[in-house]
Amino acid sequence: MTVTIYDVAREANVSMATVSRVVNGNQNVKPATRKKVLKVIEELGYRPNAVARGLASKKTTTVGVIIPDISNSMYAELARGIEDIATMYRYNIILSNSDQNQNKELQLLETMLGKQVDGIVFMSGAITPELLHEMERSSAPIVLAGSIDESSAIASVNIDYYGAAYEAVKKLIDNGHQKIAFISGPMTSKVNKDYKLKAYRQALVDAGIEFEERLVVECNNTYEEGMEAVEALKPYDPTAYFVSNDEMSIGVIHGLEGIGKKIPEDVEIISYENSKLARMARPMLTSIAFPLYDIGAVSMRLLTKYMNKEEIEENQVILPYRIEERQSTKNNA
Amino acid sequence: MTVTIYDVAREANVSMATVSRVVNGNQNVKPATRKKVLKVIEELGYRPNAVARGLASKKTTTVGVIIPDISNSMYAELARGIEDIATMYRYNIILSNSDQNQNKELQLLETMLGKQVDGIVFMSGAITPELLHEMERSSAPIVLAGSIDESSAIASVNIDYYGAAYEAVKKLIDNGHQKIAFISGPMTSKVNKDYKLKAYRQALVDAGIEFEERLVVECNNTYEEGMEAVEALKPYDPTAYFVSNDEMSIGVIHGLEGIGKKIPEDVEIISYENSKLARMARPMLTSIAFPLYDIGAVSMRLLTKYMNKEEIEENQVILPYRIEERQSTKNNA
DNA sequence: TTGAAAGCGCTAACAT
DNA sequence: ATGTTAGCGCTTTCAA
Repeated sequence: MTVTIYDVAREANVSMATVSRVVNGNQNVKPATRKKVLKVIEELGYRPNAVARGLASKKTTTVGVIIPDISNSMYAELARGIEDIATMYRYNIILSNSDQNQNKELQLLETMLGKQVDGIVFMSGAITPELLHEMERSSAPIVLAGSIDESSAIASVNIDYYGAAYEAVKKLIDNGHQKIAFISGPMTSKVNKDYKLKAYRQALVDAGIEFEERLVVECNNTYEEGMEAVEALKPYDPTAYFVSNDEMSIGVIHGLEGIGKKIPEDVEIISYENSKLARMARPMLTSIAFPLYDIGAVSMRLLTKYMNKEEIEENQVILPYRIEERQSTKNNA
Repeated sequence: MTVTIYDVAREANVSMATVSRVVNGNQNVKPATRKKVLKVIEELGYRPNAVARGLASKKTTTVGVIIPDISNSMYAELARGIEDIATMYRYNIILSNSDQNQNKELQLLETMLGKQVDGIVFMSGAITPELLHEMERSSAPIVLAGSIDESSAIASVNIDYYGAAYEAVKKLIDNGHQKIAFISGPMTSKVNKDYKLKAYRQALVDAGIEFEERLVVECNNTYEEGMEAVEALKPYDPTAYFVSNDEMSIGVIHGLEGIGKKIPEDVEIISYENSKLARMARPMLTSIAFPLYDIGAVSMRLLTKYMNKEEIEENQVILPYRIEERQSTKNNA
């Protein structure tokens, strides 16, 4: 029923090996032979079976991608970066959502390795010792995208989360604020707990401002909780907010409007992410640009190097960030 | 190096067939044998090779998903719906972005079929005859998600785009408007050109209102073009807007604010999509709920039926829509 | 430049 | 309940 390489060989009066050579662009084929084979391939509508090829060659030209949730715009952006570079290098992607659930993550790794992916791009808020253990045993190379493994055992690409957060908070301090709230995403995420929070705290300390636990609100990254955080903080009357992502920042803006605060006159906000939401907010958000697309793209590019067994100079890559100044902060020229 | 079924068989003193049986949960294995085999599998760290399995069984338990752009929240939502159901039925997903480019779409179909996917979920604004032709020849079942093929040759799941648009425009008319603008997405998309636009037009005609070409603005679905559309329409001073998606609607809101219009007092807006953006807008958007997640989920569910060769009652499924009333329209109780 | 033949790791009859 | 044996469709030595 389906046309195989054998059918083509027979029709073209050559061996399977020759057909295989022309299909794979091997140069050791006489032009005339190549032409003849190509013609038969066309006539028969032959399409190479990638599964058989994968079994014989031990390469599937597909990579696994494990991310928390594709319906979240941050991860979707990351995925697009990964996919674009994957396509460029002729890989396909098996995409799965983990919801940051460690068991799912473990099981997904297992499944993908079983499917013989040539490599894996992995993203998660917390790379547990268990995950790390599995990754180290993996036969396929793995790169962590926007995820931190402090042991540096696994390759990764990130930005300087600490530095970015420190700079944001410092800027708020420099603008004269003393009561700066930090609206954080889940502390189960290492970036929030060990980088942003610590940078926030250190920036305050360095400026001689006392760290107040109550000015830190842990949220689930949603608009609604951003609004609620403002409500919760009302008694302490912060005059500036450092917020973990754009969606929550919009919640903060609306919460602030609800209690009659003007932005940036009464309250300044610095967000983190700089998605297109930052431009769609009113006032538009000053935001730390977190280059998700680039992180995805660079991760995938790095993975291709591992898959090709190229020499890697540095397995921990740090991409630059910048602060995009807009209307939610006073811009002192 | 890698552990194969043969290694397990040898260690457990059984045949490969028996190992295969326990791995695949076949009941024809004596419990004691099963236990012994499982133990060896554990010891050796055996992991079945899905590629070999795929070659032998002609099933890969992976399905292809071709969508325009995963970084667009609408398609991301769709993808999540697909993935959730796929996971439920133990399928993995190969995800690719087509950017609605027909050549890419064709090539992606080819690649996925080559990879022997068990089925495909496809989304695109325009199912061209060429695409249709390829799909009909496909050995793997295909279902169109949120995409229209009027020949009904390929299974699909959609909503009643025409009815939804008609209802939205009718509502605006009922609220007393005569000059209703239609901010459309690209007319290259059949839904826009042949459903929303025609419904808009018919609703006007049915109400005895003249259709004016100039009140229709074709945009690329972005916030920026939504804003610009308002600018372009300023000379004609429309008092109501029917807008093709939430992001553009927010652009329209901001454009309207820019020219001093109050919403909904001066101008009413009905959007289309009802993503979380609709709740994040100020005023919050009245929007036609376009259930992307559900469309994805139902498409995938339908696909599983085809893959199982189950009897399908109806290959064209239409999901319900509804209008979510919020603050961008006057709500007459 | 081309062909022959041995796998790749598994499933699925078929036998026993 | 278990084993034997063909493949599945291709790549890849090795020879010629």
